[in-house]
Amino acid sequence: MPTIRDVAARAQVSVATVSRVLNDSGYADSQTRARVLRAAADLNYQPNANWSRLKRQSSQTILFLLGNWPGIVMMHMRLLAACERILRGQGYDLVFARYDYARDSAPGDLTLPRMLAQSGAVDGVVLAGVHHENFLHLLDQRPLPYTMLGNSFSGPAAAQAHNCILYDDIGACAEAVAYLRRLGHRRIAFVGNVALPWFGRRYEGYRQAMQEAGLEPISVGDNWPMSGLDYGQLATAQLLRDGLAPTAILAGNDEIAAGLWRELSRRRYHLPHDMSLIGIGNRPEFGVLDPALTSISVFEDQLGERLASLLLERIRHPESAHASETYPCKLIERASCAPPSTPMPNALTIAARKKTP
Amino acid sequence: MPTIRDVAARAQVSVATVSRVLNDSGYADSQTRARVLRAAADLNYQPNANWSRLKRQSSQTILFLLGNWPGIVMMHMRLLAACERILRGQGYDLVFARYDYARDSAPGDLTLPRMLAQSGAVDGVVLAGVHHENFLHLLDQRPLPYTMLGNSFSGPAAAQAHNCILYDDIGACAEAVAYLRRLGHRRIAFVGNVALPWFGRRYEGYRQAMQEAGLEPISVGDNWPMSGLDYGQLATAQLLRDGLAPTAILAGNDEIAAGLWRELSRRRYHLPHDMSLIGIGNRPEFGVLDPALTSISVFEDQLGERLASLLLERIRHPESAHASETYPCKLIERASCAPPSTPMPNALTIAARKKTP
DNA sequence: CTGAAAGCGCTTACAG
DNA sequence: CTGAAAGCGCTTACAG
Repeated sequence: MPTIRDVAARAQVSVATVSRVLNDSGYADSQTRARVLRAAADLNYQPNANWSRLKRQSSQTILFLLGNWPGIVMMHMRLLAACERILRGQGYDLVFARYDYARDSAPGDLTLPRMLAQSGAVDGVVLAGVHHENFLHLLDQRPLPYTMLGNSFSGPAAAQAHNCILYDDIGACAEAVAYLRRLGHRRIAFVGNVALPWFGRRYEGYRQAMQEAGLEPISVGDNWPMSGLDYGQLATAQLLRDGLAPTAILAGNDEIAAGLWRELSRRRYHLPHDMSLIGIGNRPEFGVLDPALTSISVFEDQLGERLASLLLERIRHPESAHASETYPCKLIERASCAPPSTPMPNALTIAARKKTP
Repeated sequence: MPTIRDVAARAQVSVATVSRVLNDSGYADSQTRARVLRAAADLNYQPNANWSRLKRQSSQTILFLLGNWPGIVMMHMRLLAACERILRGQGYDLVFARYDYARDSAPGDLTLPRMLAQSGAVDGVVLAGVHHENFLHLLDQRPLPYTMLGNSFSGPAAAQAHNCILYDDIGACAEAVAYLRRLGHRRIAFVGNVALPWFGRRYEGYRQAMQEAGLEPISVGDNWPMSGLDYGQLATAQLLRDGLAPTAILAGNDEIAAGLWRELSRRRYHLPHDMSLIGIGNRPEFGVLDPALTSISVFEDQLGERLASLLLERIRHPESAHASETYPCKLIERASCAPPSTPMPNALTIAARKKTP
């Protein structure tokens, strides 16, 4: 790549003059100016990005760090895309990296991602996926601002007091329970592995709402070694076999809801009359479910945008501490919920349906 | 952030000595060495990333450029994740950026993404999404290696001779047609907007296979203003209303297949006997479809890995021109295809089913 | 074994 | 109006 020296040589001026012309700073004779511009164009000269990073002491780059997440989920992709949109508009680039680390390592034993092991590589970090206290501790020791999607942080709630963007899935689950109760349901189950932090939060919202209503929580499926569709399928079997007899199910996410939906359909349950079903996530890819799935939208696009814009605020005003912010979710009513049938369909009545062609 | 000067001052040595100790190059007295190490640790010193980028003339950064794609699809996320995995292993970082540009702008009128407008910001580019010739022309003028997922390139095939990774969706569509023919189908429809480059390629594979078999191509849905589920739904209506009477449908992607599946189910078609259905993409989120969707896997993870590794080869050996590489797809047989019923169910027989509860 | 100095590409006071 | 020089943070021959 040509450097400013090449341009200076070709235009037969000093590098200082080239710099002045190209940056429109200071005086320049119009002929000199023309020579410089032509030389720069001829050589297809582009200023070196790394110089300005070194000079400005700012890389104009943000790191999106997806922590401890083996697969890929749409939620993260949408957060990433939303961050990128905001940051690009503000002249920042976005680096995507994954980072897996043990939750129980001492902070000193953690091997930081390459971009964080150096200084000056990034101006700030957005934390998505699952993160643990040991890593946050390490981050806190550096003059590097970060923001975090708080819902899947595994540590104590106190660590979420600052820098976090949260969505109110706890409140949304309570709302879902209230909605199902208004429809007349009393036997409402929750399906999700509560050992995982985000399902744990959701279960908590559900449990509290049930308790306040004087209803008995029903839940299955801690620490099963699968997820998504298969998880939903196994949960269906368990809920029906164990005689728990729910008339409505709140699934920990849409994928589990889809698994429940598939298995219930196979067993000839007619939704929503034989069973009401609510998902969480409002994922468009599950629009294929019929009747359409009632689900809780968490508005990831806005969360991603806010993660980015809050980070930029912190970068620009490092002194001001930013309290965490919690955003509401919304129950999107579709067609998968209805009042419970009377009498409640049981295994026998359902089995009878299988006889008819 | 502390610099090497701060460390040198604290250890009471020159910056050269600090550099030698920290990089383990050259001799150093063990006491001096200890003083330097302690000073660096005390100050939590990290070398400045931008200096080494400037010095090495390499940013160790790759740009993943998602072109002209308004939404977010899993395919791109998987490609991105696969690239990141390979690149991280090789000491490179990955920047994610989107880039929308008009296909008919002159190359000179294009505003390049920030990272490409500067020199030295990235060492190479992976092109995903949709790209056009004008932009490639601009890229070709620079000493910046790139690789491209060729299937959604909108320009002439000749421009795909180098630097491209392709998946053989043309061959896969021909294979799908052959498979359906073996099952006994003759009226096989294709559903997808062939005006889009990737659907155009897939249609071409389908059309050729049909022609060679002496069968008449059946297709609907050019340039409808929607996509995915809704597209599949409208296509179903059109295929059935217009008396095209297919017994099998090859969908341009899994989402369209899901839309067809949903609408056919609503109309009381029993899959696979009333209609066989094949998708493209083999997306796990459509695992909820029952009977399970037969689909063509394009192995995005391998494509993403190869996009990254080929790019690294090009960076390391800039002189050698790399021919494009095409990778096979695979038809994953599940339960959505069967021999056509005899007699073929028509609108009347299907309508009769709706009468029975 | 250690320090002074040059240099990566560029900008910006400072002379002339 | 233009050039020589210092400096961003660091490494690496080159002296001593």
